[in-house]
Amino acid sequence: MAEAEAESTAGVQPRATGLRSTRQRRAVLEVLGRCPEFISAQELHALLADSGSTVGLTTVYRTLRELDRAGLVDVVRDEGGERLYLRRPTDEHRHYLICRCCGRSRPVDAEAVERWAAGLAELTGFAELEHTLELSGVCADCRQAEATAPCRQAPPLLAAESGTQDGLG
Amino acid sequence: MAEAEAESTAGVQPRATGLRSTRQRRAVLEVLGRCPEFISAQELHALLADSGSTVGLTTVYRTLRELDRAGLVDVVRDEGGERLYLRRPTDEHRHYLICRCCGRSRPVDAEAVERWAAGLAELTGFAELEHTLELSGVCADCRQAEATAPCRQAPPLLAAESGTQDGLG
DNA sequence: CGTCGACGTGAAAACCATGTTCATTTAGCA
DNA sequence: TGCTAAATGAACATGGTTTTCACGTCGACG
Ligand SMILES: [Mn+2]
Ligand SMILES: [Mn+2]
Ligand SMILES: [Zn+2]
Ligand SMILES: [Zn+2]
Repeated sequence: MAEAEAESTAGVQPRATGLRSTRQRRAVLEVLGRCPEFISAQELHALLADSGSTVGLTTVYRTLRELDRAGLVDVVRDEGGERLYLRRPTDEHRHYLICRCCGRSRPVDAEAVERWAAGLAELTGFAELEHTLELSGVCADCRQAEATAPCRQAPPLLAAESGTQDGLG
Repeated sequence: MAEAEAESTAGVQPRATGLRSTRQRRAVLEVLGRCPEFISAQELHALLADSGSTVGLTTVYRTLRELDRAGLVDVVRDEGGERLYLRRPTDEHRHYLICRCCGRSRPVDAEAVERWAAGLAELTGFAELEHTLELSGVCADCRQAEATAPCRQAPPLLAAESGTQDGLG
């Protein structure tokens, strides 16, 4: 099941991050790229194991931290404070509305909030303003299902094969 | 040094929370009420020890959780995910802008964001919408001091004696 | 192609905030 | 004053994340 690592380092160099291209990082990035919703480091570690790649949990944590620093993933914290990651398609700052039930997420247009936050700087005298904005709710699908079971929709898992843009190099 | 618990249960019953009035809870509430900025459970535990009260760390955690449920404190999470608490003066939903340097906070008027968030429900089909909005920056004071030391302003600690409104009963 | 040093890896252990257990104490009410 | 449900806290458990450190490997340079 050890997937052919044939593609070597072809076309690898989109956003130079200063990170070496290792088997583990390629695997993390590949699996993460197929993940349609936010997942935790541990879930990702399990997915990697399923997919045949052997990557230590330590490395998964480290890699996700690097990807965060490099701006290649979006990070949110669930209610328990656990960090969840999603491969970021664009390099824009984004916010998400996440279903507390099934975990499905959708980006929201928070331009209004961004402008409001920007205005806060002058208004308060604070500099280097940062903000976190996390939105959650119960999606329409889950609301229906909720009548029956107490909300345990199977979260989606992996999607089809992705491109070769991996962000390393 | 064991402060005279003279005031007994005088004037205790502002917002009925269903919580019993114990020595420990009174102490937590009293010290927390004198805390001008967000603090962690552990910091509060230390402050309690300093002030002569003996309250178990477990009880501090439990009490803060109850106070949160009862709406008597505001809670934020710092960058490490640690929960920080602040005695809430009013019972309104609030957001804060906190200095990453000294920890000083100020409530901000986020009405615009509240309205925007409310509109999201119809727009997305999600129900039971919740949001967290946390703002941080570097306050004017710290910005000045930053030129010298690498930002380690002494965070303020306890303030003077507070009133007798403790929220128990 | 080889060499080599900086960077990356991972098993084990440490960390650390927070929760749970359970025997003991206590608040509040009749 | 007694009674009982609630509260307390020391010890222990939990779980996500980081640190350690011995070993592997990426990739630049010759
Ligand atoms: Mn934003
Ligand atoms: Mn709000
Ligand atoms: Zn859902
Ligand atoms: Zn400051």
